Amino acid sequence: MISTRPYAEVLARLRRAGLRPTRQRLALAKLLFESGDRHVTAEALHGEAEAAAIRVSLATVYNTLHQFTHAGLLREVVVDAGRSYFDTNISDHHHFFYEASGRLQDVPSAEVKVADLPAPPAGTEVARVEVVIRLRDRAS
Amino acid sequence: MISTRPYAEVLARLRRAGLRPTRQRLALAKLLFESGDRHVTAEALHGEAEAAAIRVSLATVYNTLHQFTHAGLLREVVVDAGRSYFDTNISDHHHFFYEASGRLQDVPSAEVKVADLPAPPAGTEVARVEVVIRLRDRAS
DNA sequence: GTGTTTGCAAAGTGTTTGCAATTTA
DNA sequence: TAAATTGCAAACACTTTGCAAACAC
Repeated sequence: MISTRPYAEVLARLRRAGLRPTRQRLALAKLLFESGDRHVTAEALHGEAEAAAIRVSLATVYNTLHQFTHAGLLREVVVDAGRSYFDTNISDHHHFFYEASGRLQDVPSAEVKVADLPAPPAGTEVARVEVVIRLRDRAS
Repeated sequence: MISTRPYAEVLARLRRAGLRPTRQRLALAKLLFESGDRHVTAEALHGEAEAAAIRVSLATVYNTLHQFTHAGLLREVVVDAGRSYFDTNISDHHHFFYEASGRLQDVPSAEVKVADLPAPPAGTEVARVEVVIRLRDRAS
């Protein structure tokens, strides 16, 4: 019964979000949420699913990622034009972006101090402040 | 001769960047650099050129934007998956991003204090730190 | 059963590329 | 004239959509 608990957790998570726990959603949720903080693209997640012998179409992976994002289970991170990253860490934090490899890494918000933000223009409010630290390979 | 000076400036700018001042590059450079800080997409700039009766293909607009970026005349800003913005302000600064309209607005770096950055991982160096303040319309 | 979800394939975006024709120096 | 640049159209990568079949409750 060791595997029952995580399964139940993932299931409850979907139920709470009002999403039917279909075979595909459960499988993708397990891939996403059962191994620490992750940053995935739709293609990459689809690849993982295939490797795990889970039959899901790429279209469903896209749909699912967006549903999870709207439900607050994921956060979309924009660092690369033409590629969407989804982050399983939905708490307040920032990112290292390795330009060479396209990899993304969390930076706890405690490790960056952002202060003196200008007030949002009239009629708007701050949805989020994103800090991306772009890294390149060091010229040796 | 009033229009000679800006023309000469734009010309010199291209020459300095090692880019032949072709009709298309001159026209695009004038659109970009002769009216304060701007944030454009390729499509938008192409539209402006058309409106100004300048014959340029969209492919050339893309090529030119990238050449200008490599030459250090522009900076590419990533805020929206699937759309590239180019910023004529190449000094150190950050951005407001109006999610509703897709508009981008400069925030002088003096108005944001970013401190306590974690050290870049071994073998890498910081290429740039980008702060994007995402704005949504305020729920009234 | 009924409404939701899935998968496929087609359509859509925004961007890049190959190459002949044109332009610049 | 030689080399760089342009425009076109085709190719691309990634994402979304329409709709019939499959599934969850």
